Amino acid sequence: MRANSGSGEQGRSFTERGRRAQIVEAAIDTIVELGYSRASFGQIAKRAGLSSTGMISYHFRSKAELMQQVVTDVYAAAEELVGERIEAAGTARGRLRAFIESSVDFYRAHHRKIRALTEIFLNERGDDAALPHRRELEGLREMLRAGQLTGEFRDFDPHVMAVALRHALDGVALRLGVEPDADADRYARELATMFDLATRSG
Amino acid sequence: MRANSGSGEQGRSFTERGRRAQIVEAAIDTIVELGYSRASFGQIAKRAGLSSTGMISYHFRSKAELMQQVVTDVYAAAEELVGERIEAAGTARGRLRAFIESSVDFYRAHHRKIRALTEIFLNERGDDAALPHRRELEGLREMLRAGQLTGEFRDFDPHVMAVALRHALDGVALRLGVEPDADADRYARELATMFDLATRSG
Amino acid sequence: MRANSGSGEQGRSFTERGRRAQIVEAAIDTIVELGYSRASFGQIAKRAGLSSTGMISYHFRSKAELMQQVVTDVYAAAEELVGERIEAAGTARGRLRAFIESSVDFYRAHHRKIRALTEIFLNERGDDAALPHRRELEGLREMLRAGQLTGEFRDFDPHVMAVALRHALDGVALRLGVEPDADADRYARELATMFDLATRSG
Amino acid sequence: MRANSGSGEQGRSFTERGRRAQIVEAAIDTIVELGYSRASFGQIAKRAGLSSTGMISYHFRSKAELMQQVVTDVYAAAEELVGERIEAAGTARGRLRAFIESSVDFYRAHHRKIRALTEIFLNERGDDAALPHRRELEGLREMLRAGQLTGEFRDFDPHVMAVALRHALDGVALRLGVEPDADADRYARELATMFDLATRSG
DNA sequence: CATGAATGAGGTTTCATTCAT
DNA sequence: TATGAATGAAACCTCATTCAT
Repeated sequence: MRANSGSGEQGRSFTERGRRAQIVEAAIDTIVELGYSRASFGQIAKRAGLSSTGMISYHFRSKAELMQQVVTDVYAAAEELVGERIEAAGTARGRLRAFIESSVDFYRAHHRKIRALTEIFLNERGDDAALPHRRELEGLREMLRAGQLTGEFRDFDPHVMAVALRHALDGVALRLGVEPDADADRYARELATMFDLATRSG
Repeated sequence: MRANSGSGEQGRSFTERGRRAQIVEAAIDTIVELGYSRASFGQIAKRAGLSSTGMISYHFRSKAELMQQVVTDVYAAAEELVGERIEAAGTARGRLRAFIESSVDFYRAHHRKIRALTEIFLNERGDDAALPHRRELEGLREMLRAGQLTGEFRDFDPHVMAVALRHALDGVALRLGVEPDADADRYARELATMFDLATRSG
Repeated sequence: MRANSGSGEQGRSFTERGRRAQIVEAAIDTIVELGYSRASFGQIAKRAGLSSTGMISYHFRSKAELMQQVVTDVYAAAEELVGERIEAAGTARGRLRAFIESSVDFYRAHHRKIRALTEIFLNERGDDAALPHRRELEGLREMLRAGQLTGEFRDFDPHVMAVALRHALDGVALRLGVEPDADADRYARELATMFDLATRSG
Repeated sequence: MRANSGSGEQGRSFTERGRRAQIVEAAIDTIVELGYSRASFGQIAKRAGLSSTGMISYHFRSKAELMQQVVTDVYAAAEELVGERIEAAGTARGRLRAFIESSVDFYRAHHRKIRALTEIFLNERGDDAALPHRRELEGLREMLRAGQLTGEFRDFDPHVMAVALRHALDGVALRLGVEPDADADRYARELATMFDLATRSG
């Protein structure tokens, strides 16, 4: 029999959730270390301390489901941190700055997760996997447009700006992974200033 | 006897160079269409109109060498176009704008190549593949620093700005691939304005 | 401690026998639905309402033992019905007709069991599984030979006739499974007439 | 690349056809020896003298295609022999006898093929595989019905008779496989007489 | 130069079976 | 008894690469 009956994490035993989380972590490690195309079950199992790849198939219906779970987990962790800090800000400029700074904060602690995410998005061509990415882009666009309506932001194209910001942040995540002792605060400060200058009106 | 003895393109016969170029083009098509992890020799050969994968192995020492050649070819094409237009500009601000606009111009015609490049960078972990990417980043950083020395640019961190610009442009390339009728000029204009505002002094 | 120590059904607790019967039924369902080669413990457990394949291994020493039990159970059920009606007939011709008609009667109600049986015979090559099949063929042969001794049957080869009858009946069972609204009585009547014509003397 | 491009045998090289035939033969051997459910690529490769299962995948797109080819090959061989002899007969009774005798003749030489066929039909549930089997049954039915129209045959149910004959013959094939020194001619003679008695009018 | 056959490693997945709880 | 986690073998299949022709 198998444990991978449903698709969410509810309705799973304690041990089951633990194992799944452990495998998801190992998958992230593997993707970061070897790249998506070389992230085989064998490599993931090795990093998870499992004695066979059958164990992964036991806990996940397929490789796609495992990758989907990686995406879900990373987004859940990120939104928890970033969402709070955006809502705490009073102005559109403040929200933009909060978004950038909290994102970089998240990357500082979790750049491995972001790196893995990027690879999955690029490699999984189905729209299912890219959906959260697209949703985030839409949220960003809305935030920028709102600032334009209040007059805080100048009249730029919100879509282009959102794309630029989103990928600039991706680049930071990538850098934080590649540069061992990069100063995350510096990245946060500089990016915040930069997009503030690029967006503000007047 | 095999044709894949050296590593550069010199010292190869005319037909040999032709075959290699044809395979490189097919590799780009395949990566864009299926993703790096599914870009097998079989798929590449099919797109190159070859009836045997042995042909690819005959012309390239290994898969890694083929990917390296893709990177080399794409960079050669890009630098030819972009380099010229940067040198034509008189000021640092002008050079920045020229860089952005000519990059987008290049992406408009060649977003498939850029997309393939991105995938290869993410998947080929060896420093060999990432080298041109790093060199380009350095060039960008120098351009920005030069503008700061002349006082045209404000006192930002050149490295962070270079990373942000580089990845914002990657994002544009990706978008031009995903959005069928995206307006490349709009992207160019908006990005140029945006980075002008973010960098200029005063 | 395990429950699958012996091989027969005696010396087992009431619940134990119940569970085994339930699993045997589920195995039959599975074989009929998916075919022998896809009848895995997982599928059988699902149809038995069990949440673990371990349960099957607990009650049966091995998959072979489970299949053996299916064969035993089906034969026990069939002989009970068929045996009675044969003995009730007074002549050899009557016994032959009774055998055919009661067999079809049995198939009408239990063609799933017969179908499962056929698949097991074909796939389990050990002589153990084929033994009851061989015994039945011998019984049939004896019945035919007896009719020849009394002069009711003509001088055919009893073995060939037994084989033909046995497999013709198998074919009926298979048909009753495949044709949703097949008329079992028609099959019984036709076959009885047919073998009567083929066997009777004069 | 791979050789298994089309689905028929035309357009294949000489060597290719040879290898495919060799693998088909090995598949038949394996099915007869181990049963369909244990006829893995590994076992087939071993019997074909191939050093790896990859070879089979190279020549056949999938296991299903290999099994389909077995069915096709066996039917082609059988129809060649049986078809001729049926057409040579002048009466319906003659055609029936010719069908039975030539079938048994074919089984004598090729009972392994027939045995394999039966297993594939039972295990491959898709209608694709069972199609030739159904077509043959229809042909048989037509032959019997034609005899009824000319008055040579009595008024039996052609479908039931066809099923009985078809499976009686299957049984013979199975017997010829199991009984090493079975007398095929005896089977042919007895069956022909038996079905003659069962079908003829008056 | 080009082909297609061959190889063998490695990919994901399914499976029967064992075992701790 | 029953469960579900774990195991490891074996399944089918794809792949890069080599080689004879």
